[in-house]
Amino acid sequence: MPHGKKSPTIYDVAELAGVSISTISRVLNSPDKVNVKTRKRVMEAIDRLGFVPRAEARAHALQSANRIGVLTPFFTAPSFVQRFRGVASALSKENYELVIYPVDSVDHLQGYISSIPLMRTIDGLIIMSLSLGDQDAQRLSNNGMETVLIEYSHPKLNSILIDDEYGGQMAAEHLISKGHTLLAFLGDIEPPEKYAIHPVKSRLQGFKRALREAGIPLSEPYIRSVPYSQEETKKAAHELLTLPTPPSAIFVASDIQALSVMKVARQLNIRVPQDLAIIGFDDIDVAEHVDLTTIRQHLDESGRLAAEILLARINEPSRPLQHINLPLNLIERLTT
Amino acid sequence: MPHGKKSPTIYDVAELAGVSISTISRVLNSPDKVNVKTRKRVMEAIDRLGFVPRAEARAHALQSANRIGVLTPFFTAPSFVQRFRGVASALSKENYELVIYPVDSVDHLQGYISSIPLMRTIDGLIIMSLSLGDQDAQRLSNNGMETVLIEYSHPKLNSILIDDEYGGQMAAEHLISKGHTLLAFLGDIEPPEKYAIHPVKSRLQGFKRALREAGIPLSEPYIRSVPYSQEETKKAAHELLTLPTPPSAIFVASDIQALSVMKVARQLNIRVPQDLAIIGFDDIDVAEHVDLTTIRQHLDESGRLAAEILLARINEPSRPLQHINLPLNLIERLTT
DNA sequence: TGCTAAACTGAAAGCGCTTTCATAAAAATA
DNA sequence: TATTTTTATGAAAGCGCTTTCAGTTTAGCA
Repeated sequence: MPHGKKSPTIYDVAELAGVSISTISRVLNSPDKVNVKTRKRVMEAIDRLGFVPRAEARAHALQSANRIGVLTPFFTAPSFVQRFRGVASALSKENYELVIYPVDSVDHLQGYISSIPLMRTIDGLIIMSLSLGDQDAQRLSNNGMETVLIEYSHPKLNSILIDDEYGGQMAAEHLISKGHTLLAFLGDIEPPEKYAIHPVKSRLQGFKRALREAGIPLSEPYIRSVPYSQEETKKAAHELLTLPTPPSAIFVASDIQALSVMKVARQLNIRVPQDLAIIGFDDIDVAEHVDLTTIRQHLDESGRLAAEILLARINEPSRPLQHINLPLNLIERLTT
Repeated sequence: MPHGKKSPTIYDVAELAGVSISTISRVLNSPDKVNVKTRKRVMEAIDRLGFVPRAEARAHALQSANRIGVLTPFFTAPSFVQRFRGVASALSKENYELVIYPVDSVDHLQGYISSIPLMRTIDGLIIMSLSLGDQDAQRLSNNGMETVLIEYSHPKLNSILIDDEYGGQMAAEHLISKGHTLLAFLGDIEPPEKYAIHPVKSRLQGFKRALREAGIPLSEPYIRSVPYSQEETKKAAHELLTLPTPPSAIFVASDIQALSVMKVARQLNIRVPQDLAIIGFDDIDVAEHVDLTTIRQHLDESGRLAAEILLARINEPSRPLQHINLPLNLIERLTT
């Protein structure tokens, strides 16, 4: 229905219906407070003009935007995407918009953190896998910006964590139970970005500890710290697998890197799992496609939970903070 | 810096600096229009109070939100994610927020389309892989909502397309050049959702035509239409590969499904590419990890381009509409 | 020094909606 | 029928910022 000029405002509707704007606003927001006949007349006017309230105006008056934000690095990495899926699914029931703030530098992060809570452009914030200074956390909390942290925690904010160290232990125990004695580890232990978190380090610790307790050595050459880049991962995997005495099993601290390791093994004609067992971490979607054994960390669930907690707190700010610990599961497939 | 009450407004700053709010607004929006000394004083007041303009108020006054929206189905499917990546990368340079509207039903789509342009909560819209009624397209256009369509087109809106039919042809030609004569096709030809588009059908057409021209038959049992679900895809793949005379090559119309086919082949101990050649479509990230031969459709690029066109039009609405056709490339890896 | 042009600044209107408060009308009660 | 409640509505005050317009300074120049 092409119509020439500007879109109608609440004033136009009021005029057409012969009532005041207050009444229009009421039929929109609390219909039961207006007389049935008037309501009907107003509805007709609304339909006739195709009126839709301008969201910004509403947000301005209401001081709330029905919008929640997600602050995240690498927002297109599979594991992050799956968390998003969880967030989106929780949000789709309610009437919230989802806005994404991709973070790819400390400045970015700082900028967002310092302005977002004051701009009030969103009602709540989910921060994924980003380390947050105490100052910043305080700021969010003080400014009343409801926030939930994933993979990080702070006493003043909600958080959802997993036990990375235990995950590493699970990987070790699984490999040990399969009879392996010469193991290796590959993962991004030290992300160069200052704003990133270090869950991988914990996974390695758990892995090491379990091995130690089982009396199985894990010497330096068998521990490789590699950034997520496919190139570097493949290079490191190659070096590891062409060692004089190559490991018989590898714990790769992220599925995405495990894929690279599998690829290198294929290139080297190393059979998986006969010659080499591989266990990943995350259980991203493709893990199943390629039959990768891995530690599942319920990514979708973490996102959904984060959104739910957020909505709950937004609607009822007096609720207590929540600090949730999500379980991990070993998903055994064909690579071990 | 914990501070008790509400966050400061432009009025507070004005008072502290001893000037009018107009001046505050000016130092924020057109600093050169205000005297250096005043500006300095204002900046100090701003810093002292930690003032940040409320985004909604600004948007309300400005009638523009510096925010662009993306309407998309399956927004966590790898191919969509990669397009997002492109969009985000283009947006990160400018100061635009990215809001996502996941569509999982016709109602959803209709609701968004009819209200978004009037709510004016965003300055521009990217619609991915969704078919748009003429009415709706007109509405967007008439209401002055800048829009770019991906994988669909309408004369009144910008669009970015690929030549799916040619893609199918490329796949056929590649397989033929490898000496295959008994081919098969697997893909989601008829998406059940009314709002979805049917690029896969075109891919099949191109595939068929190329085979016909080469004098190679493709009979019904070798053409399987299957929804994206992993379960169903695997089932269909299994049937195809256990046919009395199984095909020696398959064109799978999406990489994600190709992964499933690869998995089934593995389960059946069918060697790829010796016993079975597989070629996918899309070239999603994992395709490289698993060495899948495929037709690349430049997903990242399509997203980036869409965002760039959008921004260009937003800044200069008089620019002509653009209808872009993105090229396709054969990426030969190890599955053919 | 006197006059005109340029540079600054403030008052006020506007952006479109929500909501409180007071009033008028209708319903309920005496 | 007169009086008290209840219900329905409108007027008007915000929400916090941008921008036009006019007025005031300051600078430029003769």
